[in-house]
Amino acid sequence: MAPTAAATERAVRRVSGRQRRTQAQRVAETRAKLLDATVECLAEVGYARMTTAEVAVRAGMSRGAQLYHFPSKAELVATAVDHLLDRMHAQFLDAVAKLPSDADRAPAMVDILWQLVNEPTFAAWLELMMAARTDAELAPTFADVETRFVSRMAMTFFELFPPAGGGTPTPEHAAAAPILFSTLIGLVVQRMVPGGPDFSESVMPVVRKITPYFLSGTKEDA
Amino acid sequence: MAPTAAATERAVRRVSGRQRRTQAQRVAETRAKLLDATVECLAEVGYARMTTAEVAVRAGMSRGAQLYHFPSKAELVATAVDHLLDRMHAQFLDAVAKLPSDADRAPAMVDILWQLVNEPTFAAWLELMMAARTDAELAPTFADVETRFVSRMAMTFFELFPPAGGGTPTPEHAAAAPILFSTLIGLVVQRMVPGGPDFSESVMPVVRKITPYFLSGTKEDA
DNA sequence: TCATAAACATTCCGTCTTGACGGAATGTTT
DNA sequence: AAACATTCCGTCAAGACGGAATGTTTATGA
Repeated sequence: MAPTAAATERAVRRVSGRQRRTQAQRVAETRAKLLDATVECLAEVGYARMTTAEVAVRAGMSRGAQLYHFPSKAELVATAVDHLLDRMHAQFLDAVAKLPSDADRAPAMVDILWQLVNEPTFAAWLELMMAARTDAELAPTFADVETRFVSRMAMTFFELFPPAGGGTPTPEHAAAAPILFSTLIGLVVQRMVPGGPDFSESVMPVVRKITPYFLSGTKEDA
Repeated sequence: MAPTAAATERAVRRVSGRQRRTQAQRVAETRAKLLDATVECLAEVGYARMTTAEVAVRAGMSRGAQLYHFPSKAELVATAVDHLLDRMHAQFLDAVAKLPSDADRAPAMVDILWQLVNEPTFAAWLELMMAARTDAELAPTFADVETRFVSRMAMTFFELFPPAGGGTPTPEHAAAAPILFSTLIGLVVQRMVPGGPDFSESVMPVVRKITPYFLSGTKEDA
């Protein structure tokens, strides 16, 4: 009876038009589903309450499949960090590609970054960051990925907003990107808790206004 | 034998010069020890790994005493939020009291805040913030305390750096404190993970330099 | 087509955490 | 000093989580 059931199953599959997937495809899909579910879980319930079982359920997979690809929670989370980098960088590049090339691109860049840090993906990023802070095993992985991410961002910034004079950037210009980043991150961190204070309405216009003076390379004060 | 032992105990106490503590004192000391241990635990091992047992050990108390004062982990954590506010505000006021009254106080204020967010206390604060983000029970408590904290800070700022003209602060001046806060918080968040990138060396001088123009109330750009 | 390995599923156990309980010790009031 | 209230302590059970062992299905190559 068992082999008959299996044959039936196969026939049903064939009739339903489901394609035969290659091994690499199966693996890639499964891992992607698990990693997406991990990110979703981190963003929604936070790192503390994130359980591997919950991730498996959200991914629509069995716990066994999960444990096959990621033998431990540590490996799952470590891989999720890389996955997060890819997602955030892709979002960033997509948005940058639509930047207006002529006029003041600086305020537009501010809005791009502001939107980026307001995505749930960034909440998951913060969850992992706080986890890595006290997790000796996760810290090196996270630090490495973070370093790669910011260097990519810095490169994009340098191409889009080169220093004015030529080869000698002012300290203000060099610090522009990190300052902008820090401000937006700090702003979104402060309004992270629902019901808490929110300064973005009053702060963001000012940030949009003063950022061009940093990025244009001219000294706006002395 | 039991009463004898008790009497001996009392005698030892008297000889050892230990003062008789009133009930209120006992309670206050015990609760303070537990809350301090909670903050210490949050800062060191993070919220995810913080256990009530660990807190009790660090406080030098038994689990029973802990559960007497804080029947659940939720209550312990909720009370710790209040405790954190008191500690941070006290640290802030202490530092502000030593501010130079004559010269440029703005850079000094920047350093005070920078030192404040680099304390372990602030790490505990961030841990609770991330926890409150996804904890429906903790969120209102945290949001309330956070609102109180920032309003106190804003008041202090307004007294120390009143708007120039008189009663009409510019948008830049109104946003100065939140922007400064956000930047420092974002900066410290980014370098939270050991081994990660650290922009503070290049960013902080610039922040120190430009902050006075915000706080002085003069418009530094057209 | 069949053998083999990769991919996936099911079940179970050891460990850890929470918080509930009874009882002991201490402080306070009469 | 005696009765009462408060504070503190050790033990225990229930539940959740991670991950190991084992069984089943799917793909690939000869």
